[in-house]
Amino acid sequence: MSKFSFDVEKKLDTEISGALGRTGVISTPHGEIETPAFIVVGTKGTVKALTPEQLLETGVQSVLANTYHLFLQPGEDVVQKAGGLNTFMNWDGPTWTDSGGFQVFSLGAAFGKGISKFAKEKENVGDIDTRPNIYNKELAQSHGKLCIVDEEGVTFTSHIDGSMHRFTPERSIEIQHALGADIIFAFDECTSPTADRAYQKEALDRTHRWAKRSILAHKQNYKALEEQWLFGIVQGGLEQDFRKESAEVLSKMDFDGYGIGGCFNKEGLDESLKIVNNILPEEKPRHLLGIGEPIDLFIGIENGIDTFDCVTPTRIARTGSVYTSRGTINLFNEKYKNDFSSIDETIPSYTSKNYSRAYLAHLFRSNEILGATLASMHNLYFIVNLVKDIRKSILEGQFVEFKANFLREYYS
RNA sequence: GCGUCGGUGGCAGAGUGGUCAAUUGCAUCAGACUGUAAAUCUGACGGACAUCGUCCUACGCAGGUUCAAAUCCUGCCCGGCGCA
Repeated sequence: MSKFSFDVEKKLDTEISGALGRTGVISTPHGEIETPAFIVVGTKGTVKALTPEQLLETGVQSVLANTYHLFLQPGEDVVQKAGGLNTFMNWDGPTWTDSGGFQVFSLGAAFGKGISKFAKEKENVGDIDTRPNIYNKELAQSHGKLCIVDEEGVTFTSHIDGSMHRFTPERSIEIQHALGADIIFAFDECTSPTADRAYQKEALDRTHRWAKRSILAHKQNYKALEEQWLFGIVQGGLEQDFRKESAEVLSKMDFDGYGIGGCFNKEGLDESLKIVNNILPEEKPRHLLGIGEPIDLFIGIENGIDTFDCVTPTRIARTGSVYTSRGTINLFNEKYKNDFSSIDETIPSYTSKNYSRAYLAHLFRSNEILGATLASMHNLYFIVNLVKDIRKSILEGQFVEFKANFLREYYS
């Protein structure tokens, strides 16, 4: 009897654009995740600035950590000796680990270039600098990259101490087995939105070969096979036909669920997800990697996404921005110095219920770490509960109205 | 009173004849952030017009030397230290 399951509860009405949205429940050895759900990012085995108790207060169900970062610090052996990620970080709920594939992008093509997963206008398409597959260290370093991609895997130069480390699909899976998260990901290459079509294709085919190797590596560990679910990652970048191809290829592989990774055009997000999710098996969960603005959550959910993770709520919190039902506000702005109102009366987060904007503004200005904590608690509450509210609206048949009302207010 | 060192933009502190509206840090005012190189990064920061830019007013105060002064000289004011 498997310790895992995914059950779809209710689907969106077919009249609705996309019509792929659904609610469901993912069961794991560490508990259930009611979907759609927002999974909080805790890269190094900690959601920055928050204790697990504070996390629970926000309503978060599950945490996603990172294989590459935990491999570098403290090392997967330490986490394993501690009894696995859950015990080590004192988090009882379901956990995930990303494979390190995103670091191929963030430490490679994107390194020092201010490139994000979303394509911006005027970016150089096909610039050699944006191609991570530079096959020797000197050239890679001269281009300011910390990783080199080849057919077998990726060689990283540690951003911490410059030491060299080799990641292959097999190694990533091995580390993820040691870390022991409930849901783990195949090792992929997250490509840059600036990469040209030829490179996207080359990387896509390689990622598919790595997907196959990831499955093989997973199946060779009988214990892990029992205790951990392995998700494949759909790539294809900005090319819709590649997205389609990727979904088709990976659907035929024996994954427990799917992540959708890589870069997008903001305007094309709905279309990309629709193409992919129309192909991915309906009975398996779909995770959208690294995306989580409020508008993206609606788009993702109505196009068939079950779970999301994103650093935005916690990252912008640490730099002084908080979500409100009318958009984000920057607490550093002068006007909040004497604003003793709550962050948002309509959002009953711990922070919003107990502290004023002026207090948060003071904490940030005086560089007190409590500011980061309170703002993170608020932002996670906001995003996590937005997804919960969307879930509820689907269950109640009110999705369209809920979306319209929320977005009208949010952008007013 | 004598001697000595020093007074630079909100603060600290560079500069010691032209490349200085003046390095840098902090503060301030904004902006960015989407599988976390991130308690980070970017921009503005004398004034007025304002596209590169142009014109004013500026390095304690007042004079002077010089083609040219935050930088040199004289006097004054203020502060630290030492001696009376």
